[in-house]
Amino acid sequence: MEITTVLKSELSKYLKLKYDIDFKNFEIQQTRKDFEGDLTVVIFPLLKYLKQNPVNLGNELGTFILNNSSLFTGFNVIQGFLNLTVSTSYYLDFLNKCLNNDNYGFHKVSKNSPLYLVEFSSPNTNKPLHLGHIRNILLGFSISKILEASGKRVHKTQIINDRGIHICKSIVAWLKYGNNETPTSSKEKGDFFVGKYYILFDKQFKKEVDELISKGYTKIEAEKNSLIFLEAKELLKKWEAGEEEVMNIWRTMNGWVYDGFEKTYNDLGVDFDSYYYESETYLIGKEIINHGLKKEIFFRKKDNSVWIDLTNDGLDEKILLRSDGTSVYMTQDLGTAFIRHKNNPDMNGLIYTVGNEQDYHFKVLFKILKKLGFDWAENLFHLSYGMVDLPSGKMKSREGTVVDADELTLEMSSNASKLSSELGKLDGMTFDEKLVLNKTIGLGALKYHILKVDPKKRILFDPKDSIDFNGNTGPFIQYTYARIQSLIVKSNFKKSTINKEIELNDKEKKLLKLIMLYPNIIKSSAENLNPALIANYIYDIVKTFNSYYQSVSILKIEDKSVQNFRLSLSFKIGLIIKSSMRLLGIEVPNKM
RNA sequence: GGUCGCGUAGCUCAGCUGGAUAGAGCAUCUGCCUUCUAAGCAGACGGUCAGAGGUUCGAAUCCUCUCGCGAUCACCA
Repeated sequence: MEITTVLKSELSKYLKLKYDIDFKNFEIQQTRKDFEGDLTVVIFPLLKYLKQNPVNLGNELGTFILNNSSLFTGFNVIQGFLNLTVSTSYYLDFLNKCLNNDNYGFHKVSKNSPLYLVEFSSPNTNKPLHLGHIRNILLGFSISKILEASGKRVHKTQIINDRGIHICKSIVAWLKYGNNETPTSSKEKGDFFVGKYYILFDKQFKKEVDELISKGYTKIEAEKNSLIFLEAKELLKKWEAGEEEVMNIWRTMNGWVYDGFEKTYNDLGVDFDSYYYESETYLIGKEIINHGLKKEIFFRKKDNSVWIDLTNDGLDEKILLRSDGTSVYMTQDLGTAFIRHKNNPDMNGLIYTVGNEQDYHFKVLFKILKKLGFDWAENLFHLSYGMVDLPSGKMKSREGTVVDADELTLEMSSNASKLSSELGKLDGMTFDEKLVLNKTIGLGALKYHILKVDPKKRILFDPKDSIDFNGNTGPFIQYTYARIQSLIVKSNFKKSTINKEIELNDKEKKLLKLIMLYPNIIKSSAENLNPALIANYIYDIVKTFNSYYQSVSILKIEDKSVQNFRLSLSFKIGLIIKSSMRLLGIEVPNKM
């Protein structure tokens, strides 16, 4: 059992016996470094029940604990704080135990574990992924890993926006100007290839609009009457009618985009268990609307559009179906949620990784599903995150102010490569080894940079200031891991039990206390859907370890039991670094 | 205007359900490679936790108001 639990229950027992009060919410924290002791019990909350001097009460409790528990070897009281010293043997026992438990901190996942769906990425199929998607993807993937670590079955999924006018625009442009060109023939990545035609459409569209305006049209009229725009609309109608020829081109072009996305996901080291497509779910959404109309949860306006009135819930009226009967965003999301539950009836939770500009949308979506009477609607969560802004403002693909995902990952690797070779780290490596290492470090820097900040905060990303490799960064953590591995190899370390009582210094105690926290951090990270907790925790460990590592000698030390202890501690920290980084989707190299 | 989020060192960020003197990194300056990897370590400098009230033994943390920034309130997705 955990030491704080033992401490709490001992103290409760004592208070019950002596004063006949039930008190369980002890505030127990790590003792601050300027005071003697390891764990601190805050006495103040007790004063409400016991009108006593906090120092006297602290001394009384301290004496009791010392006499009744072998876990503690000393105490002192300062103001209302009872500082207890934990016995060294407790720390050593703990280290021995967790050395023999490779999955320390991780829960096992079995077929009976609760199932969680995590949705992330969810792109449009008319352009390549950019930095905003990267934050989304990294968050979603990391949360999936963290949920797994906390004992949940996880199913990673996405909803692909594969229908609508934007796809038709790319198709029209390709039909007009493509000359049957394909990504293979032009040697382009599929998503860039299709994105190229999307931009081409936009160019032509603007040109036509300008021409019409010069002929005396207003801007709105011009946009409605542009030939190429009318062609796109016509194509959308044909698509909705299911015309075979259009469907075939649509499928082919989307296929190209998916190939491109797959490559990007691969580069980022992420994957999915299922894909949902709006072209398949929007019809289900319409059925749900009909169902809701029958149950009079929704209502129809004179112009035939369908709405829900949420003003009693502090929200607005929301449109669910246009007057021409076509579906809106909400319609599709209702359908998608429904089909997901149908396909995963045992689902305990569904997490949507979507930017915070859609906070309102999800509030409404969840509310509607609840009103429709779906009991599973209670288990929907919106993992909302802040935008990634550039110094120039918001990223807009049409204006070319985007940081492209592929370019960025490539640039990170090349920066890593430059730095590594300057430092002479690549000497003696084969070409392939260098390639893998540069990618690992470059991606590590990028991923950590994004995941270490609280999801709900927005990130200002300046492409000019390249991402750091020193300080609180992915590479620093990777570097520490690599050093530990090299230490372990050089020492021929083999796990064995530490028997002898050793005097521990402050940093060793701090490290052991940090390790003890590990399971709590994973739990709280999973509960709050926040990878930043893990990132900052592992940085804290690494920082402490580095300082420790450089202040003690390990290999040259004479006393074998002390050496064994220090190696064991280093080894364990290596394992924790590795598993924490895995939870962030970051690889760690054995050498760097 | 309504609603939601954010505001901590020059910059980027930690600070878990209120606890002791608010912590890191970057930048600037000073030391440390004949000792297991210097992408490192030790130290200096840097703060009215946006502001004002309140709650209490105790507030960066909880409540109210004000200011600043952002998002959202579309028959866009």
